[in-house]
Amino acid sequence: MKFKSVTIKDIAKALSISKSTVARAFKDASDVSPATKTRVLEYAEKIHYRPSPAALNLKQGQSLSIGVVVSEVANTFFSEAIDGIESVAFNKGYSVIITQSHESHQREKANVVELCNHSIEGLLISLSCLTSDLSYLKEWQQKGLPIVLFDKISDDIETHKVKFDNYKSAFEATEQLIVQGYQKICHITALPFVSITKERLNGYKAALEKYNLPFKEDWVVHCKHENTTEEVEQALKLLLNCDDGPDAIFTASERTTIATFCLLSMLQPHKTLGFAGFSNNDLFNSLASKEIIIRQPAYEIGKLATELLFDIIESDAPNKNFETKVLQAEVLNKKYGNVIKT
Amino acid sequence: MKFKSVTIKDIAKALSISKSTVARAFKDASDVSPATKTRVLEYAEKIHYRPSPAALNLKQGQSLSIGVVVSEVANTFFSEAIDGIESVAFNKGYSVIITQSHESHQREKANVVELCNHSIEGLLISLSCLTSDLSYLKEWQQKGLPIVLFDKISDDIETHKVKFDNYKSAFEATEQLIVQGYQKICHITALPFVSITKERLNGYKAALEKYNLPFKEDWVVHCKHENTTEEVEQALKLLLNCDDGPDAIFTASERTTIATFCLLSMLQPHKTLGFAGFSNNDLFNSLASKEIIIRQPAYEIGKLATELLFDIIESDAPNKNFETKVLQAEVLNKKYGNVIKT
DNA sequence: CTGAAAGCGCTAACAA
DNA sequence: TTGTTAGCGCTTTCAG
Repeated sequence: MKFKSVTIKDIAKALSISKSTVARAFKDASDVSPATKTRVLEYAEKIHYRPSPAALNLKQGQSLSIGVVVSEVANTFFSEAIDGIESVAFNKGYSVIITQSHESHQREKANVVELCNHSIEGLLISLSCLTSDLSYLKEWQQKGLPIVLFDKISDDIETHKVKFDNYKSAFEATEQLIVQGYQKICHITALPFVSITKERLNGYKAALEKYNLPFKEDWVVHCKHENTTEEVEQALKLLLNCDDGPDAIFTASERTTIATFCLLSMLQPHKTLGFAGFSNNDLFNSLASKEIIIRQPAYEIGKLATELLFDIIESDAPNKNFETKVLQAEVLNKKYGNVIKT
Repeated sequence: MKFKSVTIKDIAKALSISKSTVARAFKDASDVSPATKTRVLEYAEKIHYRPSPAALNLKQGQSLSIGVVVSEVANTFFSEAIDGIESVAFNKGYSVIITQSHESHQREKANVVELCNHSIEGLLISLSCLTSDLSYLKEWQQKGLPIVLFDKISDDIETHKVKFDNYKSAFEATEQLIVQGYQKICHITALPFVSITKERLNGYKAALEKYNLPFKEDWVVHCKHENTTEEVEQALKLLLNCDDGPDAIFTASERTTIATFCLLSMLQPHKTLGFAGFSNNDLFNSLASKEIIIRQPAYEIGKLATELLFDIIESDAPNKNFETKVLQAEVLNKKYGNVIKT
């Protein structure tokens, strides 16, 4: 199946003029006679001429597309972020190529290679939890690829970054559980290598400390990506069945929040555990109960990251003034009926 | 900011051999001396040579990318579908360019143009609710673009299509409400132009008919895309406050389901309205109540549609045996604790 | 085994 | 106002 298209050559031949005249007719430069211009345009319309993107791309060295790497599209947070990314890119006339790392470092690297093989002009990436070695990204950057990190970022590379104030959000969520009267709060989170896990854990610890509550290593559960539900289930069974188990749970990622919440409603439908968690799932808005939900403005982070990316793409001088923007999340606490902008 | 890359020319010059020899070294053809081949490969590795995608594209006429148009990425159904799409494409070494129509016909068309300007080799599209004129798609198809329609499809174009059995799912959901004892079921749905709305409405009607319940035109609410929540709110207030209002609600799209569900829990937290709706939101799994949720295997539809697309892309003869695959949804009914494969 | 040359579709000097 | 030419990076005959 071939996509055999008409070229300026065909038009030139049909109209017995030269290729360059045809080319000129398409730019509304003044150096073409109105007559030939009309002829070309009309004929082009008639035979459905489209300039070859590949040729343009080769000639002008720009592809009008940017690449995105996220762990999972089917994660409310990322799909909202992609919405924000797409909105900015669309306005610039750019297309967005989406890839998923599924939290695998190998896949992440492979995605970046593939994206570069599609001549992207810039890269937006949220690192996988397992990525600690950023040298591959630095290589691309040295070759001139503009890169912006968002959400899951790293200090090991110098470029624009956008993140949330994870520490603060985690602190506040934990604090609110404490204010609600919970004293024994456990923490279910993702693998500890990446920025956001650490920051949230620190926020949690700091809140405990502020209220002189003990920090128990056993009450921090790190879940791998693949079997989140199974791991959460095992952990919950262990935690909830022991004598001095926790009276509240604080979950630190979309996946663990959903998994924990669903499991809790099955395992302990009548027990009134305290619950706080990070999630962008809209349905939480309807649960008129005491859950504390941290909602991160994902659309905004996508939008902002993309704007920063275009700053790099459109600047001619190699930028050196990189900045790290920090966005604030919303903590929804139904019990007090308020939305706290943290 | 330019992405100045090394070319075979650079390698050729550095090694004092010709471009063509360099090119040959990269294909493991037998017509290069092992010695030069090694030299080339090693030097290429050293200076981080990457073949120019644009040139390849121009020369070989393939871009290794496919385009996708959905209404909204930030819709669980579509983000899961994209996951399925990406999984197939990734295995084929293809990239996926995602665009959103936001249920606008204009935007949909613009997206297709932009995608074709990025030399996609195939198109996956779920039509916007406002699309009735498919002539623009047919033009692209005639120019050789392989197209597969999924989810929101149309009879007006001949190509592979994948859809859900919307009629059946809607019928069963309505029937289950009736079996639960509800007699006055209203229907909140999207705009009526597109396939799925009609089919679901028909399924709803058929179920009412089977049980000799009257169909009331007033109880069918069509919501536009932009202000779903506002429209649902207005409709609900009207419906629920009249004397002989409905005792159950059946919602026919992800957006209306979420909006209705959230609003209900605010407006009438204690009233026990029956509820059935289409949604892929995982949180519904945890709501141990009587809601009937229709979950469509979105990952599968994305996967299948992409496989069909590659069938067209990879076939040399212009295919004429187009087929329309129909997938079945799951109806989750917590009341009976079962999952009915419809 | 290797080099020279043409060409993919288009743009952009440079001539005419 | 138009045509000619060269070239973007790569592949691929066709000669050597």
